[in-house]
Amino acid sequence: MSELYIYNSYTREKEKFEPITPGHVGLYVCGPTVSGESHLGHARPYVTFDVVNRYLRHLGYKVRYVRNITDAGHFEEEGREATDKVAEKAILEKLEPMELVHKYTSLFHWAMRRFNTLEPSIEPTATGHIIEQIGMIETIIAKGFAYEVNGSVYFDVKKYAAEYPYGKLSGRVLDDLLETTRQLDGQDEKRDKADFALWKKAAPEHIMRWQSPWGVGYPGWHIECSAMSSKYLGERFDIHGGGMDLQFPHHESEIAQSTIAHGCAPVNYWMHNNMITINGKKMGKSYNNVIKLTELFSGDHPILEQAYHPMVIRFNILQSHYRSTLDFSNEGLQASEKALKRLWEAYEVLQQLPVANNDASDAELDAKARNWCLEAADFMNDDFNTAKVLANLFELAPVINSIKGGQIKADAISGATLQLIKDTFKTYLEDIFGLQPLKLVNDDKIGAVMQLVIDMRKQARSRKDFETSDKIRDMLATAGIHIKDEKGGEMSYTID
RNA sequence: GGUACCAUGGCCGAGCGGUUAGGCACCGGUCUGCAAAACCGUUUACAGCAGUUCGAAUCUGCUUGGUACCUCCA
Repeated sequence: MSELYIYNSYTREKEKFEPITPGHVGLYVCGPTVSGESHLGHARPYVTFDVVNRYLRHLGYKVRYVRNITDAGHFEEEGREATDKVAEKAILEKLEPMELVHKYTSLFHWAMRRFNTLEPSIEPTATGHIIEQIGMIETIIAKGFAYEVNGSVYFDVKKYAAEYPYGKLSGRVLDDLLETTRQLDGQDEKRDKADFALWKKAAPEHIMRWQSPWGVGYPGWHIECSAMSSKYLGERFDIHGGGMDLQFPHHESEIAQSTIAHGCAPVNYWMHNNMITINGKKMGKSYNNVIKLTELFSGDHPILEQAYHPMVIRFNILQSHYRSTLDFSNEGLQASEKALKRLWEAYEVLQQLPVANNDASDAELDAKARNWCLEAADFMNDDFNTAKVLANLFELAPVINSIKGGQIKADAISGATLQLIKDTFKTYLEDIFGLQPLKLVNDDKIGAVMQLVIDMRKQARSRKDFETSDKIRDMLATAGIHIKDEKGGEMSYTID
């Protein structure tokens, strides 16, 4: 079996994964800012890193997965005013800041459950770690890489860049940044335009505020991830993930802060997922093309032709590689919906196939099938190539269906190979990709009714009363239940 | 303006020098009372122009088009 290679954004190369502590992995992923509803774009990193988390566990690692909740201090500097997004939105919605944060945190968790993502091991909040953040800022000041002005604290990027490779992660040259950074007013406090805030003084009307050695204020955005990741994963940990748009300035700043505070670079492997686009444009508040997850699930949005099941979105994301942009389209999601249904039905058929103790009568097919299964691990080890794994499962689907349908003899592949196929589907579809059937039809009462209806239709057909049998089929179809006539007179059904 | 990245068949999407990726759609066929499903088969590709190579979607250069980051952003 091959070994896991991960594309490291920091070195821009695929590197063999070697954890700091054998058998253990520390994984940190930048979580949402809960000042508003999550949108389609958020689905990508959390699904992507859910699969990373699941795969690492599958490989036998004990994973500590930390994903933060940004619930404070996330300010932007548009024009002169530094504003706190949470505070701003709280005023807008006439809610207490914590009330607002709680609302959107709950909504985020609900969406994550619908996507069938595993819960992180720890989900720390920024407001719960003000003390840690202040402590870290003090250390950075003490080491001479931050300075206080009027109750705010800034990181001295120029001084840092003189000794460390600032900009390496995001491929940036400090001089270029200095020249091209947009001209903003009110930045007089900073010694340099490239400096970023570690702590910001709170204006009197600012509701999110904490006492600090520099007066009343609130923390900068970047410092929370550094403080919380080091607290729970150590000063140096294995994998840090997030969206590509966070590379600069967020992750670049994290590296700088942590390097000074702890004397070492914080992360061994940086992973960045690419963006989801809509009509070729990145989805984002700035573009006014945001589709919220609630809208996606309900279909209630002008761009949407229908509602999309969370599993369809999850599947769609897994059909592309996480480092490619993924363009959203109704056609794409509808194709994914059909594909997922077909694959899952093949999986259900597969589970019904009896495993015998036979040798393969078709050695060539047997070898092919075996190879499709075994390749899956290689594909995952090659920087989590979920798309290729799915392609292989789709290669196996006709084999499975043909064994059931009789186009391929039951003993064409060996019992051992059939068992391998079963294990492969279970492992990848359910355990690693975290997929689920679109509809659970294990309702006993519906099952009993359907058994009755099917019996009646079988009887009608046996006496060639096609009028009745077609009526049953049509009416069920209208209700969203589809009857399939199997070979040999058996019937099965699916529910939309 | 600076810095990256990307251009694959009707649509989506793998692909990292030589082998049919795959999905969806379309078309033909098998099966079926009919239909659906399933199965089999077929058809459309690598933005353009040069170059390297025995061989290029895959490497190099140029051209064109697009996107992202440089400001909050998944």
